[in-house]
Amino acid sequence: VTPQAAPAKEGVRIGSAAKQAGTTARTIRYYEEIGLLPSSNGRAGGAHRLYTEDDIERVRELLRLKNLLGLSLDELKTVIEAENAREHLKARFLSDASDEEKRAILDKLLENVDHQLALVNRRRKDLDELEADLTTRRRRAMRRRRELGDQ
Amino acid sequence: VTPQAAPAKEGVRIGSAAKQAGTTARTIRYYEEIGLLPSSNGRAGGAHRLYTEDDIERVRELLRLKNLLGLSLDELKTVIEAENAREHLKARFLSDASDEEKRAILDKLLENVDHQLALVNRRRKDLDELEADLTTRRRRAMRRRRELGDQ
DNA sequence: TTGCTCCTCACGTCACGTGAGGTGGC
DNA sequence: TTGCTCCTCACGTCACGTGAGGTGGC
Repeated sequence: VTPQAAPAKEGVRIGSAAKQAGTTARTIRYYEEIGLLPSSNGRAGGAHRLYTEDDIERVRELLRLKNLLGLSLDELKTVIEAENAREHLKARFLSDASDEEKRAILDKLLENVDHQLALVNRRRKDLDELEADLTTRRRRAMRRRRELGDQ
Repeated sequence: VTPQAAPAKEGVRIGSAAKQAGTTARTIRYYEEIGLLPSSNGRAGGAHRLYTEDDIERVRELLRLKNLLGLSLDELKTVIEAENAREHLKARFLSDASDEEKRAILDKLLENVDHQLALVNRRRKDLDELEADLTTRRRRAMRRRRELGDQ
């Protein structure tokens, strides 16, 4: 970053961000409205929103948890808190924090990840059951189909 | 069934049915309203709805597909059509149908089951990715946690 | 300058939740 | 007869979809 570099507006606009995250602009605006996503960095009223790769990754993550685990947007807010803690650690904002604080953050983060892993395993079990039932049905239909002969 | 047996009203009421299916009475009424479930057998206006074990199983199946595969109620109507065909076969209502008709029904049923299986596999793949990511995060947090020492 | 995408209301929709007021069956 | 559950409206809510009318940036 050279000294004369202007405070370049970084990031893509909402349409591109939405497409990359696999959703719509309206959804991103709505998530911002209810506080699930931060209001785009110091944006003036009426100005265009800009999103970095990290922002987009965050939207993807939210959608994944919502769709795969069936979490409500309200439940996702809890997840977001843990994500925020993770960002803090990652950016070393807390490198001057006490070990006790770091431990507390890591413990909360671990608790959250473990909770999500438990949900994942439950879902997988349910999916396994569904697949077993479908496979049984398929086998039966195939047998009956064969008894009728070809075409 | 003895001759003097009254035309006993069979089945449980909506509250019990909903609990057994893992949902609410309102949901069952709503599904009936939009035509996802048949209007309870010749029910007079204002009378109580009654549900058999088969009815309840059907509700469970709908909820499972909706929640696990993320299908809309509109998409579930397509599934229901195939389910209806299955019921016809099961009850042998079509034992006097031509082989051609039977083949057509079975083929449609197989197509539907295969479609659902494809969705199941896609979901499982997505779940696997999510789990991998969560596990990686967990490992990293655990390592950092250890570096800080106990308690 | 012309398109295109963006902006903010604001009403519509899907899948129910939640009373309000009344009726039915063990 | 007393509870309890059921009934039908009908309005509320969550998570967006969908224009309506206007402004901004390559």
